[in-house]
Amino acid sequence: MRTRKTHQTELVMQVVSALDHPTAGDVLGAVHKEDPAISRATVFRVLAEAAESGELQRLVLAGSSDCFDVTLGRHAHMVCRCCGAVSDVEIDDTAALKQGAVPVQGGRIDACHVQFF
Amino acid sequence: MRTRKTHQTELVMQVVSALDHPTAGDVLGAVHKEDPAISRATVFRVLAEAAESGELQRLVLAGSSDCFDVTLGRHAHMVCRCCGAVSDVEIDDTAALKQGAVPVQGGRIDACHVQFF
DNA sequence: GATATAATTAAGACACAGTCTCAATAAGGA
DNA sequence: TCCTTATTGAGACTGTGTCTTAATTATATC
Repeated sequence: MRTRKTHQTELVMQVVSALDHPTAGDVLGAVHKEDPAISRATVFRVLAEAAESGELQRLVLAGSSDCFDVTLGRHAHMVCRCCGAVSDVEIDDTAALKQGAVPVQGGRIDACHVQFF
Repeated sequence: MRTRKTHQTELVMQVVSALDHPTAGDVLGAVHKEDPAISRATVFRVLAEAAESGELQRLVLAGSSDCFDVTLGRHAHMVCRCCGAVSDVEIDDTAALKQGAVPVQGGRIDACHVQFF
């Protein structure tokens, strides 16, 4: 957990909330517009730690780089086929889907990720 | 489309069908056991072209590198939380899920990918 | 306000997956 | 066998993410 408040961390968090589902690269770009001296490693580290502590949600998507988002209620995401933009999708409970899923080679299902295009 | 039959392509395709959901790296490893002279670029290229032409299916998964598989009927995949192994899961039709999905920022949903862990 | 200390940073090396270029090789038709 | 050109091998290159290390700096304490 982060114990000191720094210029760098404040700026990264501010930029993430201002953007919509930014990737680490997007955040880096926006941060550099404000302060080009902030390093790539710092941006990635702050994002990773914020995701770790639950301040942010890291979205691990198929075919896209990880995006970050302020944590919200349960929802899925859709990825634009043209530009790769990520946006929110409200979905029904996936319990039924999970229920009807049969692992062919065995194993226990523990989570279900749904992603739209 | 591939017009000439080569040692390299034959070996790559043979290895893919022998393995279960191999990544490109897995295929490269297995190919190198047979013939270490085959280059990385060739393995990646052959896999990409086979996926392109429909001979193989490329599985683009969240949080894993792409896997390759002989094309089968409709099914989803599960990724082991411990070792990352990918295996098949039979699922019910996802039409209902797609039906109930509401894009919050607009847009039209065209495909739905489901992945289990 | 000055000082000490330990958390945080900048810079860049590293890792990995995947793509691309281009000269050299070799498949297969003539 | 010879020619043409598809295919290959080698390695450069890109993008995303992590790790290391010395230098900096936020904050508690004096």
